[in-house]
Amino acid sequence: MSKTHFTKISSRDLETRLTEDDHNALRLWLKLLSTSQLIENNIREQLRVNFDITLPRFDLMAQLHRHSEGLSMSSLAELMMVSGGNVTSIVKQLERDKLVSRTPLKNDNRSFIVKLSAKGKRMFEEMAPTHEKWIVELTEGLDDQRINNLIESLDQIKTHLKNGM
Amino acid sequence: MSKTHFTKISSRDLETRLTEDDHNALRLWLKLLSTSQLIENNIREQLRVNFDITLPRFDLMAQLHRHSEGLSMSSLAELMMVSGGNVTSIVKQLERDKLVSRTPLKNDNRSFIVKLSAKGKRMFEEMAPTHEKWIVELTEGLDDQRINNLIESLDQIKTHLKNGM
DNA sequence: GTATATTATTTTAAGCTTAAAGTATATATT
DNA sequence: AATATATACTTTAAGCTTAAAATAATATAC
Repeated sequence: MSKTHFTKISSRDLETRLTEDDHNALRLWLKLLSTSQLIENNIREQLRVNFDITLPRFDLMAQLHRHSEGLSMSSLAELMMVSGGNVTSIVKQLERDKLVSRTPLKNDNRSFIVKLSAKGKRMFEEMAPTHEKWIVELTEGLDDQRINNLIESLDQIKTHLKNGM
Repeated sequence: MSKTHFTKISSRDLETRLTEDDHNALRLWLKLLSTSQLIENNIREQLRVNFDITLPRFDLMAQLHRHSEGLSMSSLAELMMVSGGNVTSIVKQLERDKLVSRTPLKNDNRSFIVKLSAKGKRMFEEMAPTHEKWIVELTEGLDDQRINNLIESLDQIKTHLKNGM
């Protein structure tokens, strides 16, 4: 077997591998996107049918519940990974419905602290257990190790994306 | 050691396990959602900056490219996992820009076949390799086995969601 | 064959979302 | 202190998205 032959084979293998990886990366992305869209649509409908609330409003309330000390508009935007203007409009509606409060910051007159109101907290805590039950049902049939593996892999992607790229 | 003692321990373990699983399911969902949002935002911006096109329009064109025989409005909605009305409005814009064509179906006057125009095909094929490169870069640092494992786990979730739930 | 139900799509109204421009306040520079 | 720069937020215009109602054509039941 000639050196050239080896090189040729090796080169062809490399090419094959490359397209396979490309294909896998695309497949992974499409699967990732479709899975989360499927879940999102599912949860959105459940929230609408059972609690007559939209997903974005629920998500914003969830962030505030997780951070009981309150959050600024910009922190909310960052945590929810949406634009600032988007947060403005959702908070506006929740405020109208007396579910959140907006308190001007002492040291900085540009900033607000948004918090769940008593009513908002009560309402969220009424929805949360049911919401969590829906989420738990999603992963029925996946064993613990697989779930942790999934979380770890997703984390690697996120880390890779945030540094570099 | 009494039987009661065993029962108590076992019960406590079960409880612990249950809340851990719940917690893991929630963690998984939040990670899944944030990862795909991160990628989506990334791709959206790249498409805007490099090709001056929106993500929904690109996605619709991608579906049509993958199905060169053309697709009905309802198939498009199903594949893209969005509402019918949404497809109507995006196709309307792409049609205005002469990127897709809408042909009434012979046997059924309610239905259309949407196809990429020559211009649309040309434009999509100009963008596709770059788009694919972005996607491949996302998974840099994940080995092949991990990627396949990820795809498999996501598939399990999707299957579980589509049957049952 | 007429009435009824189903299917494919569009329209509407409301709400979500973004990028970019605008406003106001705070911080840094000189 | 005056000026410039940065930060926090809001507004705007355009586009995306949904659920529900409307329209129109086809299929089914009788």
